[in-house]
Amino acid sequence: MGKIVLIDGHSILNRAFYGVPELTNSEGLHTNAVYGFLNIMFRVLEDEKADYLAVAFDLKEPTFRHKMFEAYKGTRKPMPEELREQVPLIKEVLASMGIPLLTKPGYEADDILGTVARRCAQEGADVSIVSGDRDLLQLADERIKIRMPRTSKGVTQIKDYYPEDVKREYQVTPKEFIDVKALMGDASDNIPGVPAIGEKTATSLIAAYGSIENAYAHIDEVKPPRARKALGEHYDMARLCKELATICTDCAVDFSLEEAKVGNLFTPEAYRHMKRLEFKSLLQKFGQDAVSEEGIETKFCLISELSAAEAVFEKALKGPEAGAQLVTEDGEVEALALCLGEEEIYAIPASGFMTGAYLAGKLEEICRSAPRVSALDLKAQLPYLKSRDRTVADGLRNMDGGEALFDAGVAGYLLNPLKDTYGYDDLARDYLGMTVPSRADLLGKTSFKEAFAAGDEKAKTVVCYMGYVAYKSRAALEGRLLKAGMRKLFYEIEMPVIYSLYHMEEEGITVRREELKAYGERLKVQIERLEQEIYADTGCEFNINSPKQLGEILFGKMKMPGGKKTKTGYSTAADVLEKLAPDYPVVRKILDYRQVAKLKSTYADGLAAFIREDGRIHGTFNQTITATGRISSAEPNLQNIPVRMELGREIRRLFVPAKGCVLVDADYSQIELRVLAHMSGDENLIGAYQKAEDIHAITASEVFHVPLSEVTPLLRRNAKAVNFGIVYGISAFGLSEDLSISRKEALDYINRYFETYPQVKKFLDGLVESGKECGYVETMFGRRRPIPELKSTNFMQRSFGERAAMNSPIQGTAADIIKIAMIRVDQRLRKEGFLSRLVLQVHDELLIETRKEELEGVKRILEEEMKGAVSLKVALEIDMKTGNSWFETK
DNA sequence: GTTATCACG
DNA sequence: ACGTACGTGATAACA
Repeated sequence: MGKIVLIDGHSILNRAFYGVPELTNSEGLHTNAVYGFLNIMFRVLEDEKADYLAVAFDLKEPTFRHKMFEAYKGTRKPMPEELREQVPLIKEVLASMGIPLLTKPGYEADDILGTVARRCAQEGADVSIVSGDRDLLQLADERIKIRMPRTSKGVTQIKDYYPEDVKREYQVTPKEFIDVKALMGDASDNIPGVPAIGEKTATSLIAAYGSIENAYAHIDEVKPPRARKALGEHYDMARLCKELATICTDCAVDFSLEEAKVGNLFTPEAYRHMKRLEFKSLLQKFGQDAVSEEGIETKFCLISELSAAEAVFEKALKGPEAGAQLVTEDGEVEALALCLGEEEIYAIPASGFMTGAYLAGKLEEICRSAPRVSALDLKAQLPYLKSRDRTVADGLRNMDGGEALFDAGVAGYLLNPLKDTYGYDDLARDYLGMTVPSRADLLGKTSFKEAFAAGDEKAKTVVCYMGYVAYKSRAALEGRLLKAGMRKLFYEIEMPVIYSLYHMEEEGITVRREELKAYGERLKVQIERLEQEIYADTGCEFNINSPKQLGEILFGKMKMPGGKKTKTGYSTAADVLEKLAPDYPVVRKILDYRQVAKLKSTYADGLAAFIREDGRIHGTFNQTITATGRISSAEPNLQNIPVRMELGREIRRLFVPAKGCVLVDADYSQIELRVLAHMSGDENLIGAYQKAEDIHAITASEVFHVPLSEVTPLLRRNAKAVNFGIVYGISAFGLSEDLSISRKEALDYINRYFETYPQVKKFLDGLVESGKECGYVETMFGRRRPIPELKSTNFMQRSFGERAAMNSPIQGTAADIIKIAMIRVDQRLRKEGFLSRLVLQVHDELLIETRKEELEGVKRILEEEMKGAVSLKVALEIDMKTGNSWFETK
């Protein structure tokens, strides 16, 4: 009859949950239990070579046996939310693999397993029951093996129990095991057991007498006396418990062996699940068959003839709609993806007469004239669309909310800013419900150039998917944006800002190469000096850059106080060392060393590598990274150039304007606090801004009840920290850490702050509350940030969610505002014929390389557009400075 | 690839 | 009791 594997669903899911470290997919869904379950399942299937497989689950209602003894209801812990959400997931996954789920109202999984196992064993099958629950051991017999997996540190070991194994480990037979459990009880199963009898006594009694009934029949011989007395008095209870503990092996369960036959587990539907859950290692078990069933791939068309391409272009220009994406690699055009409809999906590689420039030119025409064009990543292709017509690159087709061009990646970002990629495969999965192979799935690390040259079909497939998804996802994305109230945000802020970011990237900023090199050499001298001094002071040579070695020297060898903090050992972070510096001169040197080493590696050497032949650094401004709506900067990061410390700040002297220009830097003054004042509507805070300039001093005066003239620097500093804390989602702990005061004092500050600004408290509380309700919070402009952590049962995670709920609308609204200002400044400079250009955005700051003769005009534009980006209940103020380097503007 | 650290707003 | 400020990116060390 073959081999049959029966899995105790909840038990294994539970084991997996506690055995596999936390794991979530990019939607924030917890997936560790499902992952662990599947791994155990595949492992068992492989080593059993099973012919049949089924999984048993309890239903939610209290079971028959439990209902009988309601009074003894134990204190079963509620299932953590992180696990609960995985129960339906595993069921869906199993169903998608064609594995039968066995359930029966009124029965526990145990009973179902017992019944099916016995039935199959009687018919001659070899049965394996996979469970983490020891109760199941009572089912073990010659044909029924109980398999108990244990997962720890990611390694799963499975222990098998036949009757002799049970006997060896528990001194009783599987059948007797029931009586042992009945006597000792089991709180988690609501079995009270006999008082005063624990595991030891129960085992020895049953080992001696074989059953409760037989022990009772020989009650006079029972030892010890304590057990004799207990059994005598509670015999009925013991019998009852035995009934409770006995797994039913003849319930009316529907079980069809035929349905349990292990077929192809790797179905397209299962593949979709694995993809959604982001189980990369499990995906590898799936063959290519699962993927291609979408059918759409048969419509993909490779165009290599010029005449065919011309015909397609002609049609594209007429519209009504196209999906288009220029595929580039190392600054070279490799292909154009173009999709005009369900049946018109084209990959046009660059080759022969169809050069990259030709394809780019055609795309430019399409973007300029076609009614609606959708791309996956517009900013990435703008550099190739600048040859003849500025319309597209200047973003004019997207100004004033124009809807001609559409960036699907940016739309995906607005709809869920927590994901880390918005590739065509992600968009297809999330908005088209399609599982499509990613570029990495199809091509791995092979370049398009190589793949096309080798005539690899897969290159065509990838390119066509890009065009198809760009085309097809637009309707779904627009629908979702509209529903979420983000249509305006998308068309009036996010689409236009693409062009401003592109402009800054293209513009770049001049950095003086030679001086940067000289600066790096000065740092090198300092590093070497500090290095020698540190070696001398500590009495040994080690790698100061290694926190591990450093920690061992300081806290191990030199026995400095305050060791241990991180998982891996001692913390040597600056705040820890700062406390030791007054007592240990070497610690100061280490801090200095760290600072200088950082400046050299990240800034001196790091930046130098990015200076191009034009003498400028062209970084990348990312629009789809942050959870809050801010822009991020990379390769290199131009948003974290040193300014706070003197030595680091010097680097800014090397960021200079082009010939005939100066730099104008304008930054918002406390934009986040002003946003808070506006959004909360707190009259006192609004009033504070109307009164005077120094908001931190005013806060100090009001919170600490002293006249403004008597606010000491210390009081002001404290108030400033409180203001920061409020914006970050205040916690007494954080504030106390920051100010080096007690938690109690910090709490006192916070309470006083909220007494002074009661509407602020109301506002922040409201954010947390509505965040918990909707699962997201939003900015003034409707930008959403989902916060799944708010629903977590884990205190730490939930607290984090609460802080994020308070911070995101504030940080995000400020981000929205500067985006508006940026777009307007950029567009005005261009439309009004200025030669001056925006070159950097640093969250609340814009830097403009300004032609000297345009200085006044530029300053006026900055002033007008930054202050006037939005009208709040408190005025937006800016600080503006002009200089011959970024240093001078600070 | 992950961890610790540190630069910025 | 739990253990933390919000948002990023780059580097070096280490597994």
